[in-house]
Amino acid sequence: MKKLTLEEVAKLAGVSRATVSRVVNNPERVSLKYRERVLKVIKETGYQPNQAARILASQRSNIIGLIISSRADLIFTDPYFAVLITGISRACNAHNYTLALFVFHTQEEQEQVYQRALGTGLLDGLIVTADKITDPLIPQIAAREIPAVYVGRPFDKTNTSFVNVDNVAGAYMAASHLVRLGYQRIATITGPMSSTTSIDRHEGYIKALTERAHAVEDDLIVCGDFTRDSGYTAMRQLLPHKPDAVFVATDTMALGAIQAIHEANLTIPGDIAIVGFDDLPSAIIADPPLTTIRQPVNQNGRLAVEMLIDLLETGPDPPHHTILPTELIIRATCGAIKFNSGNYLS
Amino acid sequence: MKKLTLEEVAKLAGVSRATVSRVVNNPERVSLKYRERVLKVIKETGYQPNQAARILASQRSNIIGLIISSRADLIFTDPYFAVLITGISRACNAHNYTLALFVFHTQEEQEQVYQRALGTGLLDGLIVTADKITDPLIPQIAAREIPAVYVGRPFDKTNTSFVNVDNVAGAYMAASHLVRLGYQRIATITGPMSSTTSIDRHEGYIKALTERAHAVEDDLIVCGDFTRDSGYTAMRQLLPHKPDAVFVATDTMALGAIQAIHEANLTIPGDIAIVGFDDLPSAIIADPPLTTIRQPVNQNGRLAVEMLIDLLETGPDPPHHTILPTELIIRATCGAIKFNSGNYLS
DNA sequence: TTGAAAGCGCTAACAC
DNA sequence: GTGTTAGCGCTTTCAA
Repeated sequence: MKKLTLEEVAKLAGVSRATVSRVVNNPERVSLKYRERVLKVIKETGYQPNQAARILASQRSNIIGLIISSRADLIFTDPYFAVLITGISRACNAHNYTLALFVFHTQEEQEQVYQRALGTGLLDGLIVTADKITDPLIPQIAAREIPAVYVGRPFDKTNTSFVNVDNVAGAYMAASHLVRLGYQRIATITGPMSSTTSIDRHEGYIKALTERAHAVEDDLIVCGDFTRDSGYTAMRQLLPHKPDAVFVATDTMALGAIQAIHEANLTIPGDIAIVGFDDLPSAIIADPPLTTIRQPVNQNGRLAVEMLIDLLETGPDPPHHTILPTELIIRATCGAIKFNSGNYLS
Repeated sequence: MKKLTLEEVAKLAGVSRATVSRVVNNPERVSLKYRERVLKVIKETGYQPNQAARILASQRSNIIGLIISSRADLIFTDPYFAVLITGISRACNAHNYTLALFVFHTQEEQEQVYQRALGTGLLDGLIVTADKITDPLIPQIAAREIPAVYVGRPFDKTNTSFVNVDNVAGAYMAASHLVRLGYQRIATITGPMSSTTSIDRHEGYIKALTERAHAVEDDLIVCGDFTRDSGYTAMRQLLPHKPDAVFVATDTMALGAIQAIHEANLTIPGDIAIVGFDDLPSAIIADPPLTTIRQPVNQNGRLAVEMLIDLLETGPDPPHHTILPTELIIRATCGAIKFNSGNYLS
């Protein structure tokens, strides 16, 4: 099947190139007679417009790039990203956009991947997961004036559009929940402190404790790196300090923490209560099912796409921000059940 | 920062457009003197070639599409895809290709997504995960003569290039292992029988049993749909028939099966032994750690990319095929350990 | 080595 | 409503 051009279709249909173009793009602007004639030729010949030519002429591609700026092993291991990508992908489909995926797996790849993603003339815009405080990507994107939406709060909010969840409030909710349940030694496992997400969740934890006149003990705060393994390691570090409850900054790390607790022959929540953050699918099948802070990851992905499309249509100013709320999901790891009679929840 | 064109860079450097183009694409073909002069201008102005124009003129985009033709909820839930995408992504980076992701989440989206993926002039080629026996995608891709590599054996192998693992041999290995360990009532939980992968793994199971003069009982064969939940349900269906071992066609389903066994207050492998298939990261953290058949998913992804690039360079004939071997990974769920003294493994 | 010029296939402003 | 025409910005022969 030979590849036809607009020109040839036009010739076959006995009309001009422009008419064929209109039939393809704005059928309603062509008389029924010509429209049908052209459509017939298109159907018969299997004509397909060349997308590169289209992009070049129209200066619009309907392609958006997703740059995931994190350790690549995490990306496809932590279900968080899976859920996020699902949301983004769905929204792209809904708005007839194609999604290009930019991930780097080693430091050497980084620059090269960035160059492809930041190149001119192909992508309409970018969605970027960059909550690192020193990410070199943000200034580059700004300098090239590429329409972009960030997922997660960038460290420097200036002139950037982003979607985020209220991490401070979510963490505050988690820690407050533990405080109200009567726990005394409430620890936390944080993410890396180079991430604004980690910073915000840590802040919420501190806020809840101090507000309730709980002492903040340095020994009860341990850093992880968002991996399950780091949750495991962090929990083992915590155990000698006898916490009776832990707020773990992500569900994925919480799963590792749970394993460490089990291995120490302690019970959950009897000996140590746990509250996670994210409410990923794995939270519900954890053993015991994980009490956690639900954040609307999927919806965040969708909103990022819609915000970007809006930016594309209305220009970059003013920058858009959306902060979604979180929700406490009580399951079995926090021990709320044992306080069930007349507790503060009712 | 205004967007420059080749033309303007040429003017600034006092050379022709062609020379600038050469500096960008084949620097070695330009005299040192001009090359440096042009590079200086490029650096100073931040010139970036327009990718759409480049694609149009060169008829090559260095973009490949990945079409995932499966239930979308699965795609980002089953770690199998995560691992596969990782392999593909890495290989794309290594060869300087950009990856476009095509996934549909509802049936209505399917046709539209396909049209974007199969459109002309943008993608150099496709990688397709299509092991469904009736997938309409394969004939469409063939008709349009789009270079493509399939991951997983297509039902009709004619003229298609693909990478696959030896599913029959892997399943045979799994079931034989259980037979040799002395289990008598060896069940299987298969994937949907519309998938060649499921068909092949089922075949390997049957082959192992019949070769060893084990009866194949219909009641001991239950279909799942690759989800964890379906593994759970299938196992519950199996329990009344008192299997003493189960070969589960995927690790993800095996996790569900394990949960069902636990809930029935049976032990693994004491009451029921399990062998999975895939060796995903979750296999090792399962409780107990899962004996399984390792398939090189990551490598499969890489090979698919490399095969496609090869196809792009050398043309579609003859079709390429790669069948990778699998490997039995013995952990705790098969009970091999209790036979440890002088068993067949030694 | 370098430059001139002819496309690549389409969109969109404009004129009819 | 339709056709004409001028680009979109680059690659790539072909001569020089």
